[in-house]
Amino acid sequence: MARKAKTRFLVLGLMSQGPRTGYDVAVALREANAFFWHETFSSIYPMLAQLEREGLIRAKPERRTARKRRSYTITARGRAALRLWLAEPPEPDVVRNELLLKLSFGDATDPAVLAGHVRYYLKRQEAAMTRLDEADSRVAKTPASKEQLLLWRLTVDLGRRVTAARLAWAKEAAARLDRLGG
Amino acid sequence: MARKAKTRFLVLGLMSQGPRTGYDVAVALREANAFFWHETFSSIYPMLAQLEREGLIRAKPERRTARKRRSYTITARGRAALRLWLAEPPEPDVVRNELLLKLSFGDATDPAVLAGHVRYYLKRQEAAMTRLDEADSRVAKTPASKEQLLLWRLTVDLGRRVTAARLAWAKEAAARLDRLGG
DNA sequence: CATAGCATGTAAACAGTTACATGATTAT
DNA sequence: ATAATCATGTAACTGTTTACATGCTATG
Repeated sequence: MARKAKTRFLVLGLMSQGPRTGYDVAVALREANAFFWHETFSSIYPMLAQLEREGLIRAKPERRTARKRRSYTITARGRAALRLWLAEPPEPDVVRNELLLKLSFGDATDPAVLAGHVRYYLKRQEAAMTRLDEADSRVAKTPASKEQLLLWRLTVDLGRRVTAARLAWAKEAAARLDRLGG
Repeated sequence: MARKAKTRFLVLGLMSQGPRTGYDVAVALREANAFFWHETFSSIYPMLAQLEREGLIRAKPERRTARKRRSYTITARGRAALRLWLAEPPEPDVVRNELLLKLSFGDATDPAVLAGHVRYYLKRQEAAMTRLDEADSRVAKTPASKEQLLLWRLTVDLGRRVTAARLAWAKEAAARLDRLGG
């Protein structure tokens, strides 16, 4: 996927909220941000090194004793780069729904197989909804500016609405595929 | 994106519905399948060559005169490969919502900028809904088996529900961001 | 004292994109 | 004639993934 590199802005964005280690970024990716952004663990560290070379983030003056937990802070230039990116209109995201791809070619297989896929999808959406609820209550008790709070709420809200739509669809679709199978 | 290659199954799947040229595949990608699958034009032709080498598709015996429009047909082995893939549970899709990424870091910029992004998103969703309506009426007048018809309807239906959810969210989000800005 | 989680990285491979290139056919 | 669309490809690049590697720290 040779589009514009966005990993850098994920890192920069998180660091604009305070100093972070690579691990912090990875954890955020697993928890809070998981429902709208995916990145693999090992793509973080090379990016950290690169951003430091470019002067967009800076590692805190290391006390040599504790070799672990390299915490980075965003620089003024880093903040400027982030603002610039934030101002650009977001490009349409690359859409790839493997379930629908299989469904649309489903003629070549058994309806029961497809119903199974849909039920698996349903389960994942239920799990996603649970994580969204958790994210929501985390937001509720995080001290932050009025603006930041609204932004997080909006983010979670889109996740919820879309997940709810998928859930409703999956329930109906599974039932309809059952009827087709006999 | 070094996950399992799926372009091959897109091609194989479309060819399971009848002979297709590379261009046909590209057009399908632009029209019918655009709302759930993206692929660039030029990734099709190399895949065609590869699938032929692997014996999963076969170019129709070419009459040497008309050098253009190489039409391919799926082979028995191709059909088997497709069925195998269809039986595997779909992997969760990689999620990357750039709008939400910007929104969640929006603290570092002006609310009006974000409202603009949301309105742009709204417009894209409206356009998507129009295309889904078109896809729906195309499905309605395509002769196909009862099963195939249901599958296409289900596919479009998920697209619609999700798009509707996004639309509703975007309207509310834009209004809320306006209020924040002043 | 073992195991789970914390924490940081490197190297190779690859899927898919971007940019480039070419020519036929059809409609205005 | 001109433009748009049809139609097929190649080459280079690159962002991201996969797999590998290492060692500390807290807890039961």
